[in-house]
Parts: sequence; C-alpha cells; structure tokens
Amino acid sequence: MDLDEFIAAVEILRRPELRGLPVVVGGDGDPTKRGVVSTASYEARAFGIRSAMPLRTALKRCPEAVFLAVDAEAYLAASREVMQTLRTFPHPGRVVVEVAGWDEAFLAVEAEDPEALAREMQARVLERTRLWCSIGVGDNKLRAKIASGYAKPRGVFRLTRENWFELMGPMPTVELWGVGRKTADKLESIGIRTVEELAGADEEALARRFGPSTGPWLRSLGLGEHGGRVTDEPYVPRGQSREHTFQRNLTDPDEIRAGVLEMAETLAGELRRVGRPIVRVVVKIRFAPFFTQTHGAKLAEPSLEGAAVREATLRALDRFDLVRPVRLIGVRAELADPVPVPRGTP
DNA sequence: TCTGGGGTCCTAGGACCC
DNA sequence: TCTGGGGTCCTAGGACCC
Repeated sequence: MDLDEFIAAVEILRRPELRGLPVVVGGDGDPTKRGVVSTASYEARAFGIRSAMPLRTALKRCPEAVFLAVDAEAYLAASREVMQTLRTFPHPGRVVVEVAGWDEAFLAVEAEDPEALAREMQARVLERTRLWCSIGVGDNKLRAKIASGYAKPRGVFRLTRENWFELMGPMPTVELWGVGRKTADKLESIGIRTVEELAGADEEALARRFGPSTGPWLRSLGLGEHGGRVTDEPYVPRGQSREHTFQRNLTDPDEIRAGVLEMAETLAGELRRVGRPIVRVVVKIRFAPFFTQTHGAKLAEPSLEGAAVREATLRALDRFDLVRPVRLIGVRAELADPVPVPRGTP
C-alpha cells in the first residue's frame, strides 16, 4: 500500500482551496532558500517538478505553484490513522502490517481474490482518512512494491512470477527497487542494461564487481525473487541523527564546533527519555561546494551521560580540518542493542 | 538545477591477533 | 631476510530508500 502524493494530499485536506492547484511541499516553504521538494501534487508534477529536486529549480519550473513548509507532525498523525485502518481491516485470517515509512506499508494476507480485497482496503482507507492509496499485489515484497508503482494513482496492479518477465524483462535495471543511478551505470558498464539481462547474468562476475553479498542480491532482484518476510514486529532503530544545512555557509570553526556540540546534547536528551544508551557518536560535516566527511568516536562504554557524549563528540570533531566553509553539520548517535525486557517485568 | 533530513546496509582497507 | 594465511574488528565512505 502506497499513499498517493501523500504529503501534498495531507496539506490539501486541511486547505481544500488548494485542490487542483500545483502544490509543492518542501523545506520551510520559501522556494528561494536552500531546500528540496518533499512531495509535489500531480498538478505540480505536470510542470516537471519531482521529489528531491531543489526548491529553487521547482520555483523556476512553476513560479505560480503554492509552496508549503514541511509539517512532519501532521504527516505522522495522518500516517498513523492509515496504518491503524489497515491493522483493523476486517478479514477472515490475519492481516500482517509492516509499516515502511510515512506513506507505505507491506501487508501479508491470504485471499481468494487479491484485487477485490485490495479495492476494499483502498476504499476503507479513503473512507476513514480521505486519502487515496494505490495497492500493488505480488507474491513477494519486491514484486508488490514495484506493482504499487504501476498501480498509481488510485489503482490496483498485480505483479507475480507469471507476468514478471513479460512486464519487467525489457525494463532498464534502474526500475528495480534497490538499483539506483550509480548501480545501473555500473551494470551497464559490464553489458547489463535490462532486468532480463541482470536475471541471466553470471553470479560470480556480479560478486567480483559488487561484492559477495550485493552481487548475488542484484541477480535476485532481476529475477524478481527477493524481499524477505512481512513482519509486524516493533521496529528498533539502530541510530538517531540530526543534521542542518545553513542558509549561508559557516566559516568560524568555533561556531561550527558549538553547533555540533549543541546537536549532540539535544540528541542525548531525546535518547535519555527513551533509555537507549549511545555507543558511538559520528559527526558529519559538508563543506562547500558540496563534499561530505564523517568522523566517529566510540564512548568508553555505552552511556547517556552528558559529559561522556560531549567528550566523544569533541574527539570526533578534533579529526576535522575546519578550514573551508561549511554548509551542513550533523550528528549521529549509534545505539546499543536494546536489552530485552524479561517477561513479567513492568 | 545546485543539491533536505532521517534512516539502513554493504564494502574496502587497515590494525591486530594467532 | 623479507615476509603466509585466516580471522575479527573498526572506520569512512558509498549507495539506496522515503
């Protein structure tokens, strides 16, 4: 299940006068500033505006578009309503819901007529949340995910072992979920352009080129035979991070260090509330014009103490040469494996 | 066009050990 | 005198996704 133009749709719901207009959500809503498009409404997409495009580019493509700031809390609330609707969907037998982001979820369910069930789910989501979604039906997660793309907007589409090669065989590899521009180019350099060529490629050759795990995985993508189980086990984050791009580059090393330390403190404060000790702190700095370095430092032991976090952050910071202008600073906390709570413990 | 913010997983190279 | 082979751990960077 993948919600259609999700972020734009939520904004249009609370501002109905925007319906039918080109709407672009991204950054703080000012398209002359540094920032990118989170989601564009279908009307805005007609002007060539796409997710991840710089807001300044979007403004040039459609100066009359409505630009709105990102409101993460509103989207999270809407997302939760949708997920709850799916979890409580009346069905004989279990419906396993694996949330895969604000606007999508995998559903494991058995049905005589999957398309009919998908239509019922889509109708219920619309009725309960006023949001349209598209549903891909597949015999595994990979095929269902790709099918959801063909289902858009407001549709249902089935992709299984039966029609995989007929449909996907001639497609360029970049259409596969997990293959981006870089990997597609690298594949092309060894003569693999299409999905069926990837499916028929030599696994040894792929392993040599892409590594022992990635190589064979890529071939399985070509076959449409990958994805793993759908699970509704609670998600346990491995890390938590903050980052910020400045409107104007920073040049004062003291200002940069102060900003990083403040971020680390904020992060430690949040983690203290959930009781997840920090194992390692990684500092990220993006220098002008646009190149990024990271340096990390392990804590002596997993900790949430301000002094320990501060010390590790300073140790990581020490490894940077802060001589060029900085456009972004970031801090990531890597977390200790959560201690399982014994049954019966309050 | 001038490139956000929040994540995950994999790889390669170096250090270190036996 | 000039150097094996296997294993693990750590780190930085790359690639991808939403």
